[in-house]
Amino acid sequence: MAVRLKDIARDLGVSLITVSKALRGIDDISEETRQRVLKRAAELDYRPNMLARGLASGKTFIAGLIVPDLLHPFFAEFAKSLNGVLRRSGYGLILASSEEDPEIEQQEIRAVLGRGVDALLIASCQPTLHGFYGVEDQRTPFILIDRDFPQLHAHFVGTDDYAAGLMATRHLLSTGKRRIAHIAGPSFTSGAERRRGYIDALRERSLPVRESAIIDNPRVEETGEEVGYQGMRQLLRRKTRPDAVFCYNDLTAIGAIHATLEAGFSIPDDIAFIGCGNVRYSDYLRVPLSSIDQSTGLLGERAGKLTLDLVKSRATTLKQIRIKPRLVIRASSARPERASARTRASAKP
Amino acid sequence: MAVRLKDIARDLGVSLITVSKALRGIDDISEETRQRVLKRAAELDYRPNMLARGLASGKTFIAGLIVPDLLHPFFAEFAKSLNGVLRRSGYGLILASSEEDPEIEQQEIRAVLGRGVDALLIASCQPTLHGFYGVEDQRTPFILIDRDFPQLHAHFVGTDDYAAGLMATRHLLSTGKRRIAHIAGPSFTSGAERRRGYIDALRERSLPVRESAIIDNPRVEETGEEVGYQGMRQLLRRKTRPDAVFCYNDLTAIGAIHATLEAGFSIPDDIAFIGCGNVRYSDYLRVPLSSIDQSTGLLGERAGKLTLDLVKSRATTLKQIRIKPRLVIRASSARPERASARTRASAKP
DNA sequence: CGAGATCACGTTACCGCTAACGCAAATCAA
DNA sequence: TTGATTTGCGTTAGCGGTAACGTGATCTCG
Repeated sequence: MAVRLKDIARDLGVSLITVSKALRGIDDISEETRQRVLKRAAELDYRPNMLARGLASGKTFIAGLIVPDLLHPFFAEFAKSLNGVLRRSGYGLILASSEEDPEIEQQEIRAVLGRGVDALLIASCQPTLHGFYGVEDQRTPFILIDRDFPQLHAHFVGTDDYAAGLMATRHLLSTGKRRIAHIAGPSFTSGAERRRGYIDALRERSLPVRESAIIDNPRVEETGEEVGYQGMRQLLRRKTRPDAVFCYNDLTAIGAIHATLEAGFSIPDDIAFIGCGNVRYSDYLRVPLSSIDQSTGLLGERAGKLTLDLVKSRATTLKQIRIKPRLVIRASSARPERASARTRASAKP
Repeated sequence: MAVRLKDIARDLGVSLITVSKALRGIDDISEETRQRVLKRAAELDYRPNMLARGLASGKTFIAGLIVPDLLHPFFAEFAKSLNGVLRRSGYGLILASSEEDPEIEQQEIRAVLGRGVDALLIASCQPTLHGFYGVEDQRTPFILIDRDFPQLHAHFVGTDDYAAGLMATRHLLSTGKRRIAHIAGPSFTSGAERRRGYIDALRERSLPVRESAIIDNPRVEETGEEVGYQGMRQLLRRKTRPDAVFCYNDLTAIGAIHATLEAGFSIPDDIAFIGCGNVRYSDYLRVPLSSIDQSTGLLGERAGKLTLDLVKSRATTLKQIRIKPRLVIRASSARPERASARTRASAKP
């Protein structure tokens, strides 16, 4: 059996509670006693039983994170970064993947709450608000990640997707393109906001916003490449071909580029592309892909800090954190000579 | 406050323990009572408090997974797959990333064990066995993932890396290449075994194994591209240039290919490449990358099943699961016309 | 018909830890 | 000196479950 407080107490001839206090650094114990306790605890390699501690104190020092897909680099990087912040404060992370299935997500939310996490972070794939029954009335603080549900009045940490859409489209416009299409994402806020940014960027220039230039896709995350490929084939069949495409994410863009090259067009001269997410390999693709960087690591850090704030104090004010994205220009939207000046940071908010 | 067994018991006028038994399906309760309990539990949306259950029963229904890097597609996919298997059996997964730092790994092992996981899965980055102090003597069953420590006599689930090295090198040989170099991985078993496979494949053909044709790298995981890039530049400076390179993993290969194209060589005619891992984007790279697929999803499933076996019964027999890898040929090692027959599965053991 | 078996449910004692007091001795103020 | 405060440690009572036994009633069967 593992070492318990009781064992240390017996060895030292003090009471169990004294040991507990000494180890937790409660200012109620003489320095000498504390040192004796610490010494003995180290000798015995004492590890507090977090279950017991959690049960007694009502805090588990665990946060829960539910993501739609761990394989998606965005969520993987987010989880990694979040984990780092939490670890440094002694917090653990319990992770669940909903596989983009609202049902599974519900299950996982129940399961994770049952495990008594101190806070819950959810990148939800619920199509409607309805699915949040059971989280709202809970006392466990929760934070929405990446996909917001404005009606929910919940804490939120994510990308400024409207800015991303605006930025991407403005960039394509700045290269002289005018017939800009959009392969859109799912109807979560992330997809909707990027789309809104796209539309507003066109309006700024008084360019027509054609519904036929927007390809809608309910589910993009899992099969982005295929969706991009099929979407692009549709666009190429239109009488007026686009001369640039803003894709919801990088995977979609990769698929779209594939379809474009297959059809014999040149990139970026005939058609330029920009994605979103700035995946690790963007530089090494057949056509290095321009993209909008979401500063995912920073997102994870911010979410971690907010989590710690929430569990420590009852910070009731609603936090809505939206990180400004960054434009990264590569060959898919710029002629080689221009692409040499690779990265251009946007102004900070 | 959340609903407790006590609340249900009070409502129904039975004792707490009756409710507990009814919910756990213990065959000691009349069907009628059980139904009443189930009904009321559903109405109140009862969720068992896993902390209390864990404390009382000694089982937490949580497994711990410690990986060096969540961002690495291999570990992300493994975690995803493992999580799926565990979820279907009501098990949770607590995740920790060691950031490839043995110290952090140690901390995390302690932390995760303190949380009372029923089993621990570790893809370790310990350079020596020494770091496992504290895991071995523990009663918690543990499984090594991907990187084996043969001296430890622990359960292991991973790729057959020797076969991977053999397969990759044989493939390059089969395309007529003879001066085959190797950009090797870290000195864990995964790296060492792939290297051994490489060497044996050359020996089979009685080809010389030159130390100068092997580039060693202590830490490849995080900065694979850079390591591959620098390693390849070294190789290109040698008097006898290689005509093919087997890279420890895909990221390394991507970097190496970059260096090669930059130096003005053509792929695969001047120099062919093969990586290992078969990352998602391999098809869409500047030069589509031949690779060894590790069937990561399958690995996760196997690890999940082994975990469940271990926590359920005291399966004492040592399990060593090594999944046979699969060769995937793309343009980096084959002329376009041959590359059309894209995927070729290896013989099953 | 009575003794053991079976059924359906209850009591008790923890699991390891913490919150919230309790309390004696030492220190301090007046 | 004396009451009030501080210091340092201990007691008690759970947290929400589960394990391991009770226990009283009904059933079974020679």
